[in-house]
Amino acid sequence: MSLAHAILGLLQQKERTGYDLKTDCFDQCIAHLWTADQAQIYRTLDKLVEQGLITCTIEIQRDRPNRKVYHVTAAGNAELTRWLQGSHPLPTIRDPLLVQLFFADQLPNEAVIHLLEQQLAARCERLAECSSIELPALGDVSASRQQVMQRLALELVMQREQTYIDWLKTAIAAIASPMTQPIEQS
Amino acid sequence: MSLAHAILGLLQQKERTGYDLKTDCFDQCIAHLWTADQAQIYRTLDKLVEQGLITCTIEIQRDRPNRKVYHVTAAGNAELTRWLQGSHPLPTIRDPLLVQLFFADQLPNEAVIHLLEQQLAARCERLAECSSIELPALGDVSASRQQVMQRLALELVMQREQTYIDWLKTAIAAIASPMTQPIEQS
DNA sequence: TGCTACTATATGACTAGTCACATATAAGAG
DNA sequence: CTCTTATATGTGACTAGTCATATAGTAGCA
Repeated sequence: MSLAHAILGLLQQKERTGYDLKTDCFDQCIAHLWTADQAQIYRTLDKLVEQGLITCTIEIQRDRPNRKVYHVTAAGNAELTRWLQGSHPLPTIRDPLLVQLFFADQLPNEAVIHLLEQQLAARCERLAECSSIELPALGDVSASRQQVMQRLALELVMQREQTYIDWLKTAIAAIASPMTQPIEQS
Repeated sequence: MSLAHAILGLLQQKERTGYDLKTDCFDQCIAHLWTADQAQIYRTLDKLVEQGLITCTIEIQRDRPNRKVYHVTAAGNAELTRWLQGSHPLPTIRDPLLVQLFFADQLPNEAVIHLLEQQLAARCERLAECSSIELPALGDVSASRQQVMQRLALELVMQREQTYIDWLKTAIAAIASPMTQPIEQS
């Protein structure tokens, strides 16, 4: 399970609470690689403690709710290293838009194009979000090894969106072309 | 839920059994857009019957198990048309490889490159599978409207793989480059 | 005779992820 | 004085999807 290992990786960087993980990591940098629900984070932390891969110290705070700070154990470190080197099944992408398109021949052109243009806007927005993430460029000599890795990951996410955007444009053109008109009842 | 609507679309093309859906559709043409487990197909069919979107006639066979043949109802048709025009949330991609890469700075270069090359092989294989699907090319004048739509969908899936492959090659080059060496203890 | 494969449907148990809600305290805005 | 926001953890109920297994008849193979 990748979420558990992502959490292990993040806790290895630095001890954190469930709240930290959510707000500093899964809502920020990792968001484009792996989104995670708050409920799932807390439940995964419980599971990792059960498995002995992390431990937890309770930090009592006067003015705020107590924090449960999690640390990776030696077993956790070993497990992460093992997982990082293993190979994992390719994720399956299930894109409703492609299902829509697959059955779209019964829709009028305007409806199909409307769908594609909506998607185009959404994808452009996503790409813009990714672009706004600050990380040294690939050729940057001052970049740390970690930054290079993170940059590479971000680069794929962005190229993925770019490919989608390019495809949407050609799809819109293809459908608008006279060859793809629905059969007319003359 | 897209699976239900994909099934509606397939049943609209032609009446089918659960078995047909699995072996003729979800294991064939749609496989690259939407994979579905046999158990899930049967359960979704039950749900669609409950909702009155499809009906079922039992076909008694002497030499083989009886077939439950499903047909789309008027309500089902209406629901499909409605769904095809609506907009749906962008699917979230959760790719273990990107999580691995994100935390890969603690691995030696050879290990990271090994991961990427494995992935490269897997992605090339997938692309080859997609290429082997027979469907008229985009410019083909003899293609039906339905075939154009299906071709477009396939085209995105293939371009997605191609993007991944290109990215993997640049990632491998970037990591192998002297700038990305792990810090040496001299 | 036993093994495998094909056709066909179905269920139980599970994992992963989502949504809504509950609890509790403090700070700041209006 | 109430409303919202931030900090912080937790639970219940749900959807979607996966895996294994059961049932049951036919057919072909060795």
